[in-house]
Amino acid sequence: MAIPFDVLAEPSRRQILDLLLERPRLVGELTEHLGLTQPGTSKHLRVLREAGLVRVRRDAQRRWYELCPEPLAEVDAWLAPYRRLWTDRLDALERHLDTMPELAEVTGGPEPPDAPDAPPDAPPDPPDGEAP
Amino acid sequence: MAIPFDVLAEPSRRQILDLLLERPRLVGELTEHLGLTQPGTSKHLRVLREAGLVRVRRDAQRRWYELCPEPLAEVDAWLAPYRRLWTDRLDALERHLDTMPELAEVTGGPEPPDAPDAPPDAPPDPPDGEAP
DNA sequence: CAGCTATATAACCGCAAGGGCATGAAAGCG
DNA sequence: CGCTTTCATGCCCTTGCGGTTATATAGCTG
Repeated sequence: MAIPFDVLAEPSRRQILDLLLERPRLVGELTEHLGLTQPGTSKHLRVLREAGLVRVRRDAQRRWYELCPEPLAEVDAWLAPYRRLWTDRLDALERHLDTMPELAEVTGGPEPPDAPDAPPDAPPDPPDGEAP
Repeated sequence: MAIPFDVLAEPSRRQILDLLLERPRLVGELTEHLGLTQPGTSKHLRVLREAGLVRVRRDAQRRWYELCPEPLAEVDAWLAPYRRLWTDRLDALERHLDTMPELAEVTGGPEPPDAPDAPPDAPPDPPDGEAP
């Protein structure tokens, strides 16, 4: 449990980050929003802290937790090559619809073009994909 | 185990997606690259399939797995508001360094500005953040 | 048909993560 | 000083996941 991917797998932790996106928060405040016990919240905060996703500011007994978004850049970096793919498809669809607006009826999705690169044995084009 | 966040938490599954990013692949091929057993690979592929991240094409006994990047858009959407944050900071840093290049020495990171919004009790500015 | 190849499924196991309770620690307040 | 507030830690328990082995299924090949 160290890289942001694991951290983000937890809905409560994503929610914490979403809450901290607005403003710094106290543990009690977060606990209230999350609907779990205070130790539970503290545990998640510990994970977030160790992942470098949050920062603590002490104020007497209270702890102000604030966001540290930098580690998310790693996720964003991993996502980058994939982002091209679906934006390309959406752009193509948009252009297509823009070209012929009288046929603006979309049934399924645009059929992806065949594999650009040739694997050891070229994948053929069977009639159906999956029919249990 | 349904939304892409959980799926991406697994290194092997990210690796599968990375491999499928180049071209469609057979299960055996993926198994080889992953360094785990064939049933293990099939299990991960099942998860990816149910998450809508991959698609199967049958060719006799073989199965060509190909990428389906669309569900990743959800991750990207969640990430969007955070992306602004770190790009803003980096931009600010760049501008700063660009303004005074003779002081181009970075020690830690740029000190984040104080909380923009005022919580119920305004978080003060204690001398130190955390010193165990 | 038998036999081989390629993949999926089932059954099982170990381990770690999430959640709760009880407690400890730090710091204000009467 | 004790009491209260605010949070962190230490156990305990349960669940689910990732991994492996063994078996079933589908389809080619001889």
